[in-house]
Amino acid sequence: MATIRDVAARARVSTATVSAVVNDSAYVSPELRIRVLAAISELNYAPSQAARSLKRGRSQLLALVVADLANPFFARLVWAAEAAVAAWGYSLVLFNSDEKPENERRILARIRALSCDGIILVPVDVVSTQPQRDSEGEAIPTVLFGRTVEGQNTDTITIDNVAAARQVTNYLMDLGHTRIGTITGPLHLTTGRGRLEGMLEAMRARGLTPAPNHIRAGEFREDIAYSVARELLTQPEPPTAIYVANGVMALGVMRALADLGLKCPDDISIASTDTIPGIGGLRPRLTRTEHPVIDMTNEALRLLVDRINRGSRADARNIVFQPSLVVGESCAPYKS
Amino acid sequence: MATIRDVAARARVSTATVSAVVNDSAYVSPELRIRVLAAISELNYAPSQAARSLKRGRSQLLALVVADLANPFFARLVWAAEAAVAAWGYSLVLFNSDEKPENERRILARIRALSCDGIILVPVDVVSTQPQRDSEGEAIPTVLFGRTVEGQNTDTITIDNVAAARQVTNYLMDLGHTRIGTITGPLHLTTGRGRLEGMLEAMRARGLTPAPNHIRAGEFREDIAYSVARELLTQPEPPTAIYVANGVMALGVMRALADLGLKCPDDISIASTDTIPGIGGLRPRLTRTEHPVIDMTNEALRLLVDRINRGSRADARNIVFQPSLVVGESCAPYKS
DNA sequence: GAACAGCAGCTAACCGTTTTGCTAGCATTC
DNA sequence: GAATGCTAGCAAAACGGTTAGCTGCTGTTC
Repeated sequence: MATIRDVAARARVSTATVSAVVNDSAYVSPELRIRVLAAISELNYAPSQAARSLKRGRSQLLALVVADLANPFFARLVWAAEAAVAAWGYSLVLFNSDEKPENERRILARIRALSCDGIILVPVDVVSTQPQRDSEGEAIPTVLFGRTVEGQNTDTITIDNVAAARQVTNYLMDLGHTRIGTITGPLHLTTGRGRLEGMLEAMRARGLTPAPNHIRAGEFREDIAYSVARELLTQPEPPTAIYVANGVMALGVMRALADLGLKCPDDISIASTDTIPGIGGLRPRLTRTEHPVIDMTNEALRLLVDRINRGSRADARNIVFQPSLVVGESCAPYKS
Repeated sequence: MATIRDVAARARVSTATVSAVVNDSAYVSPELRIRVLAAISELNYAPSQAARSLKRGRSQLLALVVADLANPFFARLVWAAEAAVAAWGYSLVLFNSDEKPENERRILARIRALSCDGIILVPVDVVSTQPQRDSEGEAIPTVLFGRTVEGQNTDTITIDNVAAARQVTNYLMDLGHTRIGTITGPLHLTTGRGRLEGMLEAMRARGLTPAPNHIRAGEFREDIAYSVARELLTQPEPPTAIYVANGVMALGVMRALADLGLKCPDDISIASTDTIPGIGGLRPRLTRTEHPVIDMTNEALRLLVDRINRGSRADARNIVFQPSLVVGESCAPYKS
């Protein structure tokens, strides 16, 4: 397509003037402006982003690295992020680390090569929090999303996992349940660890302790939660209520119940932190916490764009969002 | 970060030699190669993608434009596409047109400015099929996904919508249903139109016609399908089976049933074309067609990369995938 | 009316690669 | 030993923008 030189020639001005018109970066007389704009539209000119990036050192690209694209929670994040990124005038480059540290490393190298202006990262690995350096040795502005890792000095957007688990557990205890089991996420993740801690803390506060074999790891995956739930419910003294650490796993648990012929909430109460969009239509409605993904995403972008524009001088900001408990019909009072 | 000049200086060679090593594009003696590689790793050098794009005219970026990111079908496409794009050595730039032609136009302009090497497009608008010209006036290689539009001359990947609807409808009729209703998608889309046609065709083949007020438009949206289903089922002579045109709407219909106190499949049979991943865990399992999104995505990328490398000489290829019927428990034989 | 300030618009250097000649050194051939 | 052929490696010219710095015109001031 046409270059800035073609436009300049056709409008009988210099390339500097065309650039000034395109970027509105200097005064141009109305007469010349009109000639330039006419030439632009006649030649169907659009500035080359590659040339711009090279000269400006900014690419107008923001990277989003999610840990598991197949998880509806992150799918929702992608949806919200695409809109927010576009609203700020950037384009979104999407990556999926699939919970694998080696993928994450490869992706971060790629992001650096693309000279993305900023990164929203759902971290898998501690390594990833070492800030990524750009072509001038500056750290690429990064916001960690949803999870954090030890000793980072980066902006973070998280949910209060401990509080979420506490709310759900308290709700189950308020219904009279004492034999509560849980299917947790991976404990090397802050989301997994925090949610387990919150549950244990809430029970401890009422003098309760879950049986060791009522605490199971579910990897945040539907299929694993399914088989773990089957095990959990077929043992001699099964729990009367299960707290499930995320929405995808809750779906797996529901499937296990159906296959075991158990009725929810009559035979067992189920509640979770986090949910799946669209699941709202199915019965019984799940009692769960809702996490404000859209607000969290918008805030992440505000932080990121702010850091891009202001430089990375400011101290890291850690913003914690509060979940809200939504009561469905998946829990019933304890009956002995 | 370090530039190719820094590397060249440190290895005491020219930039051309460094480039030759990095791209493996010319013979370099083992001795120099070692010096260059050492310098690269000492300086932690990575070539600037911006400079490369500018010089080569290729950006290693592929654009994916989906019509509705909130729809799980497209979320799945995004997931599959990210993996496939990475496997081919590209990065994925994601856009959501949100079913709005004006968004689509803005996005395509942006894609051109970014000089993306190829586009996978779920088209909303007829306009979008006019091929997008790149900086040399060449059409940017494009594959239309899922939907087509009149008179295009582009590669397409689609599902056989008519066959999908026919299969589902025949299944319902085989169970003895004759009063079959449907909730369709938007009829300006080939997916919406094709599925309605397939249903009508199948019924016509057995001498049946649906009552006009049993054919309703649901916009492929959960909430609309919910209210349309309520209307459909509360009229004097409701259908005994409903064919729903996609998975999201099927969820809305199920929600309507629950709220109306109707039992599926005892009171009414439900079946759909297309489904939602993860819904498999819920009861009753939906009778529906499954669409091979992953295969379709991989094929789309094969086509796209092929066209990028070979140039756009070849004729447009239109590949149609076949859906498969998966029988759940959401349909029962007709009882008068 | 000379000196000068202000400013619209231009020229040209630069961003970091790739790639096209070209050079120089060596081996081969008669 | 001169002519020739080969080829490893180099210098320099793009690619298409942005922008610092300059030019030359107009208008103001004493």
